[in-house]
Amino acid sequence: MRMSNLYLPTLKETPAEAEVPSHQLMLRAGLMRTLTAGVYTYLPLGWRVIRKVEEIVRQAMDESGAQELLMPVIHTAELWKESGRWEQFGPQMIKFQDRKGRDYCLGPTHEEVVTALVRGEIRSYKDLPLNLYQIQTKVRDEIRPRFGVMRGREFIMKDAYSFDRDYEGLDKSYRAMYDAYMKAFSGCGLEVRAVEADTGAMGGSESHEFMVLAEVGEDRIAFCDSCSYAANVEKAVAGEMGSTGSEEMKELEEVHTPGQKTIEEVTEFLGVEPARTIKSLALLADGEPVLVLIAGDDQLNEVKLANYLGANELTAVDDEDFDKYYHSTAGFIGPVGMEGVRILADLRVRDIVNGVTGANKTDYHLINVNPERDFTVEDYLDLRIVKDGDPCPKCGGRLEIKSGIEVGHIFKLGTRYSESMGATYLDENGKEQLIVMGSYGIGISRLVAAAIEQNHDEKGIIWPKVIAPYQVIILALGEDEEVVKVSEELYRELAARGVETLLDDRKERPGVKFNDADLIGIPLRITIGARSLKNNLIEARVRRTGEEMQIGLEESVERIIEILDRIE
RNA sequence: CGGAGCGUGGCGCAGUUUGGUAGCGCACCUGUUUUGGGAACAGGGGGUCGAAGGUUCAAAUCCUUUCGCUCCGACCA
Repeated sequence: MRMSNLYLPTLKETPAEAEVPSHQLMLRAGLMRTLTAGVYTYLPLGWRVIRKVEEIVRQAMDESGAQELLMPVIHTAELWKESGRWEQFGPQMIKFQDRKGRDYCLGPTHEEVVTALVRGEIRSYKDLPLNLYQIQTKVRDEIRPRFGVMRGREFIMKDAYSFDRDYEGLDKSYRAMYDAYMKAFSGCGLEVRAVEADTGAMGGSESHEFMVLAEVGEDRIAFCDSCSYAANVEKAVAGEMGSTGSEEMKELEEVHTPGQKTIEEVTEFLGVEPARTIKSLALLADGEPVLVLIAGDDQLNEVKLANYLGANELTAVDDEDFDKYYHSTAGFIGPVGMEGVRILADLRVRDIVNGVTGANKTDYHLINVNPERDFTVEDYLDLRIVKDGDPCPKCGGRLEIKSGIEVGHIFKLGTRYSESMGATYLDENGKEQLIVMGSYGIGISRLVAAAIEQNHDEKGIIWPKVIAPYQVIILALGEDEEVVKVSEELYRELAARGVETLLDDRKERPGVKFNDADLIGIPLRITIGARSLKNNLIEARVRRTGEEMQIGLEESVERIIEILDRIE
């Protein structure tokens, strides 16, 4: 492609709306433009990258035996009501009506549509297993779109759905997808780690996320430093923490703690360590009041709590509900004597001896509180967020917390959709059985952003060769006739050899060309200028390493292909 | 949904406190000179100051409403 003809509006300055490197660079390097928050146009260069990624993913999917199709963006409300997700996914969906007043939504995901498709066609066990996938734009009305294409309201996703006769088959399909995903991500030149994950709104049992480690990641992941354990903190559990010791229980006592409300204030005031305090959180789970107890130095894992309660939504209690349900006083709430609400506690709370809690009385706390002796709870369960340094649940090693960008997610759905939507087949005995499903997603557009987060410097993007929009950029410096001639020839010869090449034939000064080449991140830059051409030489520079080479004119095409072969 | 900040030419910003009829840098157009890391000079085009309403002789500036964008939060009662 000749850059004199390319629609490539690069920006010298960073647009004010962009905060993270990938967002800034995608705008600056002319990969995309914003229409509105979380909605973007991909420009020619950006679209090429998207297509490269799609192609790598497509190949991995096809190799795994999955088949590509394309489903609609417009979904009917009936379909989503069948699965029960019209309400559940609710506000995340863009809903609308046609002229006749019929309800629709724009597809945020396609479990409903595939299930409806397949239930009409699959009759026999002989039709299974089956894996169908598509690469398509998804629409979700995110609460808060951010970081450019990283969390958009419209994004390109590869989604696949597997259909099996039984759970054994599902295990196989799931494993095949897991392997295909690892292949796809490394095929894109990305470092990705698979971690155990919560299943969230999709439902189902087992689930893994594929994470690109990056500072700006929205997810936090716990890794063991000595074994392979890795899990999203939403899901991660710590190993045995050990109890606080074998201290004797002392007599319950009320102490005056004027104005000391937070854990920090109370521990300082009373001179006790936070681990010995019991933090009491008043919450509404789908409107039902719950008191949750966790150790003072821990944080509540809402996902674990919501899963246990089967609740859709957890909200903090407002003043009115606080008075109505808890009969306590803000800042001094505690489980002792609490009645009429469910009380749940984290496992660590059970081990607290002579702890501290609010006394349900303004400006008073209780000390020497002992679980079971002084209060009882409905259940003790794991409700905390794991912390850096916690013991690994598998091997006892140390857990480390890092940020990651979720670029892929696979789920064992089971019969969640086949059951609610009636997708069945007949087995060998002529008996009707539910199809067992799995669902598998890759965020194509997000993956591009993640790749940039992982591969950039202060000058711009450094594309992994496999997803670079072009492999080589030829900078023709100046309007010297010989320079133009040599550049054109090299450009044609590289193209003839199948090398995707940009020719910077714009009437720009050298500095502009150098800077744009760095910004758009083409892996190999070839500079042709009158100066070195006098000696029959051109110059090559590897974007990632900065390595520079002089190349003899005669052997240039071969040398360039050679260099390309060995860079990443 | 709560809090904070911001909307002024394509981009980045100043001007708003104290009302007087819009400015800087980049980009763009023309010409001349330049040409190996974002050129110099000269000339030029482009803005209903997010929108609507109000106050005023006069509004980018004050008041009201509204829309949009960004960030933080929506566990620690």
